[in-house]
Amino acid sequence: MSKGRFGEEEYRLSVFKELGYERKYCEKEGEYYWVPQEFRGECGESPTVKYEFISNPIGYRTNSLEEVRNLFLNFFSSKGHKVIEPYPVVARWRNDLYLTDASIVDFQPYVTEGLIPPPANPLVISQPCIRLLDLDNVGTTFGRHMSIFEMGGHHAFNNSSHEVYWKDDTVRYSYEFITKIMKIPREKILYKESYWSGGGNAGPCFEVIVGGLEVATLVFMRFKVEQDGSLSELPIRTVDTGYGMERFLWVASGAPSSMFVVHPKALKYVIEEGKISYDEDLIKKYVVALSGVDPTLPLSQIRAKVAKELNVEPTFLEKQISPLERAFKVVDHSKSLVFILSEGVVPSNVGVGYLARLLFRRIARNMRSLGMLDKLIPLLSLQVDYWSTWFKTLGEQKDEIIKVASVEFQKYKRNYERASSLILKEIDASKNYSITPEKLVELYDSHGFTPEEVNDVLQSTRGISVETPVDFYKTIAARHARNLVTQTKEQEFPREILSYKETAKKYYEDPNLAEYSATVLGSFEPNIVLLEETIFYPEGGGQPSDVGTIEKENGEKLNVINVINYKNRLLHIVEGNLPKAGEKVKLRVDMERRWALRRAHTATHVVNWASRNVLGAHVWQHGAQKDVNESRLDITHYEGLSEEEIEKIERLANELVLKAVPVKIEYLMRTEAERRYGFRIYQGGVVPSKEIRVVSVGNYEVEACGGLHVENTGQIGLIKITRVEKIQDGVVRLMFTSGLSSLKLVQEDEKIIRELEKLLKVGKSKLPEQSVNILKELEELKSKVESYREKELKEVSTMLANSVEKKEGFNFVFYVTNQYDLNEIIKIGENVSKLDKASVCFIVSTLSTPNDFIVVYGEESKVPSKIRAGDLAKIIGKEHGGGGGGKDKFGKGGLVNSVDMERLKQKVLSLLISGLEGGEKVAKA
RNA sequence: GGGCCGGUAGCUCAAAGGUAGAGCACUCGACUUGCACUCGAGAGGUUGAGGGUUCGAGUCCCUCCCGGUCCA
Repeated sequence: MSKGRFGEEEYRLSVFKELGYERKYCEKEGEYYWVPQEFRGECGESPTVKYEFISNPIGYRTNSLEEVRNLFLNFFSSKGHKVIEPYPVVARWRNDLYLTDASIVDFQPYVTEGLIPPPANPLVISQPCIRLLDLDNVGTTFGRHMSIFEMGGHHAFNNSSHEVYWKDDTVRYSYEFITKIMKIPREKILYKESYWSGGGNAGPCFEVIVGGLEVATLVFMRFKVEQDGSLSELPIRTVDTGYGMERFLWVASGAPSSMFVVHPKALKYVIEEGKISYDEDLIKKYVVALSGVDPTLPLSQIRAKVAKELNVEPTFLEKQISPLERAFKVVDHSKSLVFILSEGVVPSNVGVGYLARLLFRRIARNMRSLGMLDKLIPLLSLQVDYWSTWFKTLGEQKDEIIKVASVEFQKYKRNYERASSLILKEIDASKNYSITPEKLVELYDSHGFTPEEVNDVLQSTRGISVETPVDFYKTIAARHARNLVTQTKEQEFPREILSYKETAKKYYEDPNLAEYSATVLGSFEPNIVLLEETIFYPEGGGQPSDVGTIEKENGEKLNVINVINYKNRLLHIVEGNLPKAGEKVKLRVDMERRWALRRAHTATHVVNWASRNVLGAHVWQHGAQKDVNESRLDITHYEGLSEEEIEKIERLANELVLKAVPVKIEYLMRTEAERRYGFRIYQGGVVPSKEIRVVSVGNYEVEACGGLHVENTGQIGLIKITRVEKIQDGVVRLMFTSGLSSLKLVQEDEKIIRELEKLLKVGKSKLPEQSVNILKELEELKSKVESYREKELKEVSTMLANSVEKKEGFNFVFYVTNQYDLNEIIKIGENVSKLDKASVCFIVSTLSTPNDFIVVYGEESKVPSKIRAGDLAKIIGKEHGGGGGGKDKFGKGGLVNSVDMERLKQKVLSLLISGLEGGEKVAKA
């Protein structure tokens, strides 16, 4: 939301005069208000004015959210508004939002931009909305913020030819609803002038305040925010109102927190199971005092201020309030989570799945802290049961929700264990039993462990407490701030192409059209041909483009190698001399390939349907790519697939093929398509047009899709799933073939099997058994060879140990071999040092270039020069163009230059006996 | 999609650039009526893949793959 302000003229309405309201300026807030003439109090909202309704409900009294919702819907229904059923909370029809965070979102952008008519005008809706932006405030503001709430919206869409209603009626309706229905005295109602902007639109608005609490916002959306920040008039003026159902309920109930009346059952459950106790009187006083404190202050300061005002110890207050806040968070977040999960979201590390995981982890952390982590799944179950009274899909999806949540629970617990042991390892390895702030940041950023959790773990296991650094979350934010959003760059084409008219898409009219005469609109160097109409399907929707030829008037044939849809101008990428504008050309599409792609595309829909039927309703398409040989479909699912599941999907898909059900194509307005088939049609993502092409495979699978399909599923042929892999958390990739590609696959597999039969000299049923036998035999032979080698090494070792040269303090072995490699001479050295504990071995292997050598000192050897084996290796190595190193009694090195072994032996001996004499120095780097 | 952390025996993890190890689990043996326990022995590895630097890479550098996590 950007800062801005409109002049008084936008707010001075005749309705205010009618109602006896006048404009006042509030010094403290620097805002203008409309208040009744008789109003004498201080104008403003919390924190300027404290809540007046705690324990003292204003107007209509109720503890039922359902009742408030019905009062609202019925009132606007009586005023000519059509009641619309709520939309999903996962905004699959938008590509700029994950979640529905306002009722108007349901109608953006197509209705608000005038592209399609609204489902009714005016209309009213109570839309469950999810906002995760100020998740931290949830609970601490005692129910003023919720991550999920119902926004009551009455909307009117006005244009030049049809005026429904605008500002005066909107304010009048709100006044009537609040005074007559909610029975709130008029002197309690304030209208604050404000500026609203969001989603590229803007307009003046009123915030409606009752008893210090904002209960509704009345937005008059009539501007578009341009790139430079200036405003331009929209053709459609939208009345966008949002009445907080839970806030009206709070005022009507006078509860200490709206959470008590919104979540009567869930909160009771959490308070009982979490053994939370609190002083009822104290929390009532607390919330009133709290409403007088600036909410943007750090929580510790807010607590301190409230404690002072209530005249209680801050630590006492903390003990009373903190568990209750956690309980509020838990009930609120769990409601959000079950709503999101009920719409088929799979928790993961990307997209909306991450939001589900975020909520889940917050719930888990708070419940762990309350000592009731094991009640997490029962709580979700309770929430589903409770809310399914009004939101039916919740109940229908209960098994799914619980299954998905249970899998996520396992992942969370696993991660918690992993991170805990990491912390303990870290602290035990640290010098003074402490954790650096940098480490805390890393623990959170890389392992998902908050400082609070680190503290809990260390408290209980090591008795150490860890403070959360003051600017902790700021540091985290800063770490992420520098990550700029990378944008995928669009392909560049000559701008003048846009001055040509859009290409007529003949392939939609008849996908069996193999040849066609078309007129060239223009050619663009080096290889682009633009036609008036075409039968070539362009790449898009995961379907590759057609290929074929364009025959010119002079008979010359150009190969079409790719076709690209550039703002509805279809660009034919060709090889050869470009035709002239106006030329009549003959188009020919490679129909064998086209058929393969059509089969692959319909097969994708069929596999998607089969997967959902086998795995559950949470399965959505997450991406797809069709191809002639092998296609792939990515689906959302919480774990890898078992062999049985894959076989089931395969079987189900092929059964649908065998039914040869017709594939129907129809064009529908998007609201109509959504109404008829639901939001499940958006499998391939958002379709950016008002009219949607809907592809139905019988009554089984219906998707918005621009691709070319077969006429009935029988034409797909065999669907064979070839490979299944988990490509990321929450997404599984299915690779499959269809039609002739399946045949090719089977033929190739058979060929391999026949070859194996020949090689292993058994029939195919015996192949596995025979392979096992061969592997076993190989293993036995390998170990036999190894034991012989071992024996040989021992013999060599014994031989060496028996032929040592006795020196002062040690028995010298110098051995050069071309029989054994590095690992083997190490073993020999080891053996010798065990056989003769006073030995010193120097062994060179000339098997490899450069030659490897080792030095091994026996345990009881006493080298006169006291040179370390590693140092000796280093000197010898360096002297021969290589290097070396090692430890006290073991050294290893390499000889690059050619070596006279006799001289080398003397050199080694001299180093062992007299060390670095004669001015020789080891260059110590 | 981006940042960060990680990938070593079936599992949990070690190894200042220098012989890849420990605990648990496993197999066999001993002691036991049997089980558990205990003791002894054994097996188990292309250190995620590929390239580079180096006499020498689990370790350093690059590319990729996989997992985790935070944020859009």
